[in-house]
Amino acid sequence: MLSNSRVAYREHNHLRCQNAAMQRARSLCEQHKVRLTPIRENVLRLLWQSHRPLGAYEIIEQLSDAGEKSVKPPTVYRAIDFLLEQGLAHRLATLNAYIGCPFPGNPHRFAVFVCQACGSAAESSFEAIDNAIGAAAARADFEVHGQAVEVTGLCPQCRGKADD
Amino acid sequence: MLSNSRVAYREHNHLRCQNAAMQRARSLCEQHKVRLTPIRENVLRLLWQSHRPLGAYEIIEQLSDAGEKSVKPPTVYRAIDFLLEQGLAHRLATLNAYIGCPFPGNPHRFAVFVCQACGSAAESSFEAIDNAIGAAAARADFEVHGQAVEVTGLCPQCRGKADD
DNA sequence: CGCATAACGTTATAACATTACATAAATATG
DNA sequence: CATATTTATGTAATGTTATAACGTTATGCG
Ligand SMILES: [Zn+2]
Ligand SMILES: [Zn+2]
Ligand SMILES: [Zn+2]
Ligand SMILES: [Zn+2]
Repeated sequence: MLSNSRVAYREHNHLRCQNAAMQRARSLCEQHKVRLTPIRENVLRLLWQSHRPLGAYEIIEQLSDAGEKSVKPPTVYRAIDFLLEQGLAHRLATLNAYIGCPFPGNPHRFAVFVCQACGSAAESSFEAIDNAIGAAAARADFEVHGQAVEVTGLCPQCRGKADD
Repeated sequence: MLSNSRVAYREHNHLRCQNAAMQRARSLCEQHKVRLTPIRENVLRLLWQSHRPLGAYEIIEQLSDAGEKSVKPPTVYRAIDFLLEQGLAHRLATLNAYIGCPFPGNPHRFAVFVCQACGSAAESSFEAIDNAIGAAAARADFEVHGQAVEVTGLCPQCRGKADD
């Protein structure tokens, strides 16, 4: 079981998260002989600016603000597609948003836990979830190809604050 | 564990599914003292025309074709919102589509299994999945409010056909 | 270099969903 | 029953997310 929930919801030196993610990305792209171009790298860095999932148009806006010329949707969507293909990012269907994967390189199914209060998301690859889904699928004689498990609720930090 | 996977992927007398669903809906709405207006009823019936999730604009199109005047998005989205609130339908975030709930009235978490080949979706409320999610959440000290579990793959029928 | 492929730029548009405000129907209240 | 209130619907416009189509530039290779 891999999870970044210990760190994602807490105060922490996030620059380390970001730098480590960028380092892993460079390394994996080299390994896979694919190009982590400046655009792709910039998008990934934005996804890692925090543990909050980012919408495509937020990325477009931030990239446009950063550079001189306005960035168009296809540019960003292509970068996102690349990151998704390489397993460097995930798409959260319930939010129409994207998040950097903390465990790229380890092919994994995952569940994501999104805090409704602070917006932070942690990823967990907990085998028991996959196994339970597999068991339910087996009963239905269904062959699983992919899964999306997205949980909303309150993270420990936010739960402490407003405990109504 | 409730599931409609036995029937959803197979040839069956679907009219019975539809009629039963409409009957349950009428009964539940009466019970909850809310109004199953003609628009709402028509939308629900369309969702139950098969076990394939339907997009909002497919509903709009079908309703427009059926009546004389064209139906506008808010009309359908309002009906959908009503059905979601009453637990008569579910939204599938990965598909931007909606499906009639086979087990309304029983408050339940659920997973949905969508066949990539034929598009049919079955719903399963398998406690083991919820328990596993609960366990993962507990480890992260996360308080679960809602969950979306959407699985893609091949149903028994379609698996038999193209077994590559 | 000359070619092939991959990446990017640009315009337009598709697909999904909501806001805002006017009207009508249903229900409650005296 | 009249009328006030609430609930539901009609309508136009717009917001949000994502992709299609096509041309250009950059990169890698023989
Ligand atoms: Zn961090
Ligand atoms: Zn939080
Ligand atoms: Zn059926
Ligand atoms: Zn199928």
